[in-house]
Amino acid sequence: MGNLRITEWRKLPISLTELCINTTLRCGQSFRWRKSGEDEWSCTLHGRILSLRQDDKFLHYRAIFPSKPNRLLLTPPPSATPSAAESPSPEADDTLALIEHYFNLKPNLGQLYEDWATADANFKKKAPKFTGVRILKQDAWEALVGFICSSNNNIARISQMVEKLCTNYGPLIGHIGQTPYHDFPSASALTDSKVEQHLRQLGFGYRAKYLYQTALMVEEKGEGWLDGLRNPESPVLGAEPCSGGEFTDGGREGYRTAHEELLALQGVGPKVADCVCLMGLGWGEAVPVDTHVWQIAQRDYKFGKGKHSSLTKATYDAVANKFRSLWGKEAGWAHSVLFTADLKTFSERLVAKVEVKSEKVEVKSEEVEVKVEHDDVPLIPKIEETTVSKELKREADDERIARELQSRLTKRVTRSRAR
DNA sequence: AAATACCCTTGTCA
DNA sequence: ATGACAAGGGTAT
Repeated sequence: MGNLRITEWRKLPISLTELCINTTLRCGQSFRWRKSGEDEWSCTLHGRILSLRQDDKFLHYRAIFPSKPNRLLLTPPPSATPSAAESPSPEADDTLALIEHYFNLKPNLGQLYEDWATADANFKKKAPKFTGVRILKQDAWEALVGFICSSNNNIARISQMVEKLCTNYGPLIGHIGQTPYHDFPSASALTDSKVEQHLRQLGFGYRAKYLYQTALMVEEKGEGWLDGLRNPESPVLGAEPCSGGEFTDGGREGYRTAHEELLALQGVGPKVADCVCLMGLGWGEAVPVDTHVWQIAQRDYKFGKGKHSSLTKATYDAVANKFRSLWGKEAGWAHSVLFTADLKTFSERLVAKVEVKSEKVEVKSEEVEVKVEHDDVPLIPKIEETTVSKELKREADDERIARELQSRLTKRVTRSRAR
């Protein structure tokens, strides 16, 4: 193993309103990113370990390649010329292209937020604290598996499950410190008849069967079936985009076809199908309506009465259509911003709750004697001077303080248990 | 269309 | 400390 090629840190100029990885990587789109250091995120991607840091002006990145790149893992674009493969260090440019693709950096996010805010007063009110949320262009198979795991589940456990899938069935790419990084397993890696029972053993519950059977079906449908459902405007890395068709409130024809085809898979209902369409297949109008979005629809968009009093299939479609008519072709993207704003993980950004938390903590903090390192401080406080308004700066401080106190509490609890 | 079971982990509350 | 209980980005029958 030990023989790895590590590129130096490089940087890409980008503002936090155009991309905020601290939000985007934690809002339940991808379940594989992990903290690999102070303000550093890492994940295996396209046959390498990609590490990221971000400040107010740059996204910093580096890649760690296996010494002998596993050709099976790298699926080069059709346009890649074999002769270029041996040039001195092609990985740098390759990694930049990978980042631009994966983080979907082409659209002007500031402009999109403006468009959505103009169309919708509720978006205008909620979005300012959740800027920089981008819809990732994830691998479709990975998205499919991740969201099959998501049913009746929470983000923490989904992430654990995906990690188990990688360590048990995915190829090892390398380590950061002692931590192994495996790539995501292919469908064919999950088609062995022992997989279902093994996954149950690993704590997947009833999703074990879904994953096994879906892997069988995807393999049977053949290589390229899943990517064949992509939005042609959003092709796989390296291919040329072309038109995706005409948009209506029901979505484009290609989207509806993809959605319908996905429903044939085990463990895939309308919500999971929409997640795959949006985050794995590039259909921006896919609006996954889950319990959170259903609550948002009731609270802020007058659903929950009369004909649409419960979340039936008909109500599901009505909610999704409503958001598509409101936000347009990238409705799923706008939906993700509001979804993120509603996640408990980020509730500390809402001032009222920070105050409650601080009070609660202060009572007990008298008996806290543990000094802690700032191991979980978000990036925002560091960059506040140049980019954020005073109001936001105060909130960022509140956030940091709340987290710090909470962190102390956690350590105290751990400690008293150890006695 | 509506009702239930399904796996399992974590947090809350007597 | 311990157990009941609900909820967590739903789906299948």
